Amino acid sequence: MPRRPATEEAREERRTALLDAAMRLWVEHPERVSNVSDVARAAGIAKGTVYLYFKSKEDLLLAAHERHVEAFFDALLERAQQPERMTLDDMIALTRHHIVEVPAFLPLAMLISSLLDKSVTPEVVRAFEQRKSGRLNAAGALLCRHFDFENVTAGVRLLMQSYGLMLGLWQLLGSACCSQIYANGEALSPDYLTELDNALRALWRGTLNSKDDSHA
Amino acid sequence: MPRRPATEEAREERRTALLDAAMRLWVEHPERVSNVSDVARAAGIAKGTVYLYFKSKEDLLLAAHERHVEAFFDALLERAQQPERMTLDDMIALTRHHIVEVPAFLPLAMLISSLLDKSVTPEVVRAFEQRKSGRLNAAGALLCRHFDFENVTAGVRLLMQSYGLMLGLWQLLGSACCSQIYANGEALSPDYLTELDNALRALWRGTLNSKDDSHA
Amino acid sequence: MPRRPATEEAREERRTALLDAAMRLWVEHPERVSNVSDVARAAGIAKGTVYLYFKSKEDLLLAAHERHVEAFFDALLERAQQPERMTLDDMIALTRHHIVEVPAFLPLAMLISSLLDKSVTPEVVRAFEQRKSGRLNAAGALLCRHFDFENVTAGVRLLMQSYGLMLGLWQLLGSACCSQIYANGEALSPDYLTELDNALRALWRGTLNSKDDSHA
Amino acid sequence: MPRRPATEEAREERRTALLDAAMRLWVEHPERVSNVSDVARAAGIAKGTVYLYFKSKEDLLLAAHERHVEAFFDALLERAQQPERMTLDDMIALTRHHIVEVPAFLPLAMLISSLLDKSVTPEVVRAFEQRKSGRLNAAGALLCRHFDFENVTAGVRLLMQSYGLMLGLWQLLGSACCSQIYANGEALSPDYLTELDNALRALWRGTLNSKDDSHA
DNA sequence: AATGAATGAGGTTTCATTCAT
DNA sequence: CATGAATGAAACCTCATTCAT
Repeated sequence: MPRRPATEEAREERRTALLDAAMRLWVEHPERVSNVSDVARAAGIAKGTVYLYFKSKEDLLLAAHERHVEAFFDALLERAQQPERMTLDDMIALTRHHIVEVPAFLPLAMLISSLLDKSVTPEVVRAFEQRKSGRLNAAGALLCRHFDFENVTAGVRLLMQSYGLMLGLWQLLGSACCSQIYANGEALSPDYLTELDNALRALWRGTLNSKDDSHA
Repeated sequence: MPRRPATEEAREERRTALLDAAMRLWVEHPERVSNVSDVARAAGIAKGTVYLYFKSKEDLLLAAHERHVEAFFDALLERAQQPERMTLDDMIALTRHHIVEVPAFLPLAMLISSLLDKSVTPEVVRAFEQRKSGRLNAAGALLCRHFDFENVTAGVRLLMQSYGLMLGLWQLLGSACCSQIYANGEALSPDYLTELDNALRALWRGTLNSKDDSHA
Repeated sequence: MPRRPATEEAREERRTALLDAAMRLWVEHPERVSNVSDVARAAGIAKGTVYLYFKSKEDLLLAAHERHVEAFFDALLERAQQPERMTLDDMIALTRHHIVEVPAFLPLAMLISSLLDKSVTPEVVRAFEQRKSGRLNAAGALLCRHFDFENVTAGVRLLMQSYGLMLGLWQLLGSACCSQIYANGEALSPDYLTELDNALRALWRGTLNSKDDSHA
Repeated sequence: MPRRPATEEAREERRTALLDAAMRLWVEHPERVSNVSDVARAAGIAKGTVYLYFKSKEDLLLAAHERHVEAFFDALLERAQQPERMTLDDMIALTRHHIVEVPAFLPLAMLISSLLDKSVTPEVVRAFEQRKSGRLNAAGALLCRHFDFENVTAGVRLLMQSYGLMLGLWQLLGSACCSQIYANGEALSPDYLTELDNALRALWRGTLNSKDDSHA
């Protein structure tokens, strides 16, 4: 472990190590949000050093969440830029792989939501929201290549709605089972996955067919 | 202030007063979750007294959330038991009135989700989930009278999915505006409402039409 | 359970029931001093009623301790008033039966000692000490009939010293084993008893022989 | 006040300062056990800092007690290692100096006894007891050089019994006067000292002479 | 006399953050 | 840059005691 990340690259490496450590601990102890001390130790650095890389604990958690979101959008953009037409199944698979099956994604997203209301300065929130909305719009626009949307906003909308569905259903179906899931070391609850599949299909069907309806 | 709520009714009144106070403080200070001491003061009773009515702070918040949920389901059941056929617009109006426009409903629901993973004993969580699922099933079954579902579970599913959509979209569209909204004392963000409307219609359309699709 | 102990006798009965309950709970939960609420419930009365019979929790514990002490002295006086000459073995047996084997006697005595320094008004302490010293002197005087003491204070001294030995050794040998003892439901630790036996014999030998020594 | 006790030595100094403060407060306010907050203030550090040095309040009190015990044994061992033969008077003087006249020794020992039954984990208790018994055995063995014991355990026994006598007699004779004594700022109660002297002499006489008795 | 709901002081402990080294 | 000891606010919860009924 280099003591002085002189370069920007080294700095980024440490940030990454901290986020990795935080998520690792989250998965290991889903019953509580790890404290800064534990995260630092797990990342192999001192507690005070954390504050050289993140303004606050909330800032760290928000960054971890944003990394999750970013990874999903990166995968989505990559896929959407390929020529072969995407299907709903492709979308669901992508979703499952980069959101549902990333252990801390949804519970962390839930916590972030509570966090944003308090403990975080409005500027930080706004910046975060703008980055997220930028990605959303880009991805939504690309989706139009693959699906027959009425207009360009429909892609953005569907993404947004799908994400919302994922998150909201997780509260109903994921949390109670959460502890069991982690305890058993198994994958995610089949019920949540089944229901999510169902819901996403209904939502997309409802959106994609509305065009046809209006034709009729 | 009566020193002894002799009757069970009086006891319930105090519980209610405490929950009211907690929600009032939530709305007044959305930037932080009030501590027990403040809630007690706002309700005009001593801190220790709170613990005669709720096992812990988390228990109180969970009860406040459950009261929200209960109020929605009560209204839904009442409407569903009336003979006149419900429309999707009725559903959306009901939803808007008892969920979206209840100030602390969605942010509290968000917090509860984080809370249930920790700080609350599994038994309490299970009991809460069972009551909620009981209400959900009852309401879902009644909905079949009004909509042409494929089968009885479709009603339950749609409710669940609708609730999920509401909650999840809230994170994307509600939270950032949340503080501004409360600060201005205005009504809810139009964007969240519009989008929710859109999303719910798509979801319901997708579910209700799937039957016809299979016919075709 | 009569609601109004009109007579002094009935009052005494309730006091007794409370002390019984307190000691029962002590034995059942040696790991903590029961709170007033539990004692009251175990005695079948309301919490507030306790304060009609004892000025405070400390007062109750002190009374329980004094009952222990009183029982021992009563037995000692009774035996000492019988004509047949007592032996050291008689004394040790008496001691064992009324002190060592009364489950809460020694730990409570230990607690009382801490209590008297604080939480109890000097008047109460003085009254308690005077009653105790009265019994001690009476018993000590009677012992002279049975043992060849140099003078009358020697009896009092020996009693006092013996009690001290019991209590002090208890701290060294009793407490660590205490939990195991209660946990196993067995009688007292053999080590404590053996050592106490040893110590008491040495003490008495040293006192009774000192007379002979001075003769020599 | 240095912010960082860099060395292990400095750390030990702070521990010592905390124990000193706790004992100082005990002596100044014998009517109550100081809370951690007061101890911290008296030591000139923050409340939270106490928990960097002691796991809990009980842990602190136990450490203070152990320091008392340690000081006595250290003095005893030092004396016992000198060539000149010890007398009973030497023992009594040592005892008086390091136990009886250390203001908080005996009342704290009394409290510890109550504490060990609760509020302290069995492991901590066991570790403490083992250290204490280690010192006791070492000291007891050394005593054989100076006194004509039947066997090596007699030394250990006598120490144990003497300590018990001190502690137990303290409850009878020390505690009632305790507050007055401290209040007056005078030395210890002469009665307790006289009686302890008496008792110790009888005990030792009884043990040391038993050998001769058996000879006769 | 009896009750038990209400009280609220009192205490412990945690932990995000700072800052002297 | 890195450290980690120190901080001290913040929060929770208990329970002996009171007192209106």
